[in-house]
Amino acid sequence: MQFSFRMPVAVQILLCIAKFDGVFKTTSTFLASSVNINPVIIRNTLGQLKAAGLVKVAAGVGGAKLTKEPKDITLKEVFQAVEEDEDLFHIQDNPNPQCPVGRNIHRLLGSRLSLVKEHMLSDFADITLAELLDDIEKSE
Amino acid sequence: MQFSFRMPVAVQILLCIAKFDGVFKTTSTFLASSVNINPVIIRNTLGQLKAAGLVKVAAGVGGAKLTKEPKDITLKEVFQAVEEDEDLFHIQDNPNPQCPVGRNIHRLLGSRLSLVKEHMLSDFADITLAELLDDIEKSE
DNA sequence: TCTCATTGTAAATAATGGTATTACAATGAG
DNA sequence: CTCATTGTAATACCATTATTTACAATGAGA
Repeated sequence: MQFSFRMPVAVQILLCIAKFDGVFKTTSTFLASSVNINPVIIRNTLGQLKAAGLVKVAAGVGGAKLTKEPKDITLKEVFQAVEEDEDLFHIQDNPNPQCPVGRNIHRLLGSRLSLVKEHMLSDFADITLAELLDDIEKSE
Repeated sequence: MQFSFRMPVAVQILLCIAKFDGVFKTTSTFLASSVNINPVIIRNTLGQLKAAGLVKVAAGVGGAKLTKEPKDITLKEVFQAVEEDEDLFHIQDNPNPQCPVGRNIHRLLGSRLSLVKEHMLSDFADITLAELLDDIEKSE
């Protein structure tokens, strides 16, 4: 069980937009060739990032730009842009209400697992695009 | 995107075994009626918990028992018993090696996301079965 | 205004994985 | 030996992800 590759793809898109800003026009086809994935998936993902206010996309002429500085974009925003806001775990819908365990399981696990997810999001909030870009520069 | 209900089901199974120990024989059918799920899923999950050393199952005669005290069983063990040990996110396999972003994306995200997963596991390690059982008692 | 590369989006398809269910041999206490 | 139960394989169904084709809408530049 693992998350889909939407978030990693979104991160790669944003890094490419930042890195090639002013050098290449970052069209969906251009971005697709970095990720090695179908351009339609890039366009859909860009749509989600646009809806989240992280990028501007030039319809018609093509290309995308960040709306903020890389230091102000965190993986938390990216994650929330491309993943649904739902519980980390699926808890069985209809446990037996006559069983003391069954009738309490949602309450028991719900809050504790929500907390785990919040921790995960705050971990993501500590990772910025700028940090990743720096890391790339260093390795060149 | 969310984890399957395997972990919540496993937790419910373990709680029932602990709670009804000595009172009812905790067969797969009995446990299935608490979770309201097919008994085969219970048997498969019990098999995973047994492989992880958390329970003993009496083949033939039926019923399951914990091998440790509830205070010594954490959700981390349960999670690892029923979920595969894999990365939290799926990163695209063949990014473009000619792109500075593409050829670094695995290195960039790999270690950072592993850390996030480790944090998640250590959150799970802080939740014990005993704590959940206490919580049930209080609400009775 | 026309052109044309590009975006936005729908639709069809394939692949994957989780969940549900049936079936039955193996188990082991009584 | 009996019988309820476990262990496990096989199958089917469904939801979601990922892939791909197709095409109307966009909008800068000629």
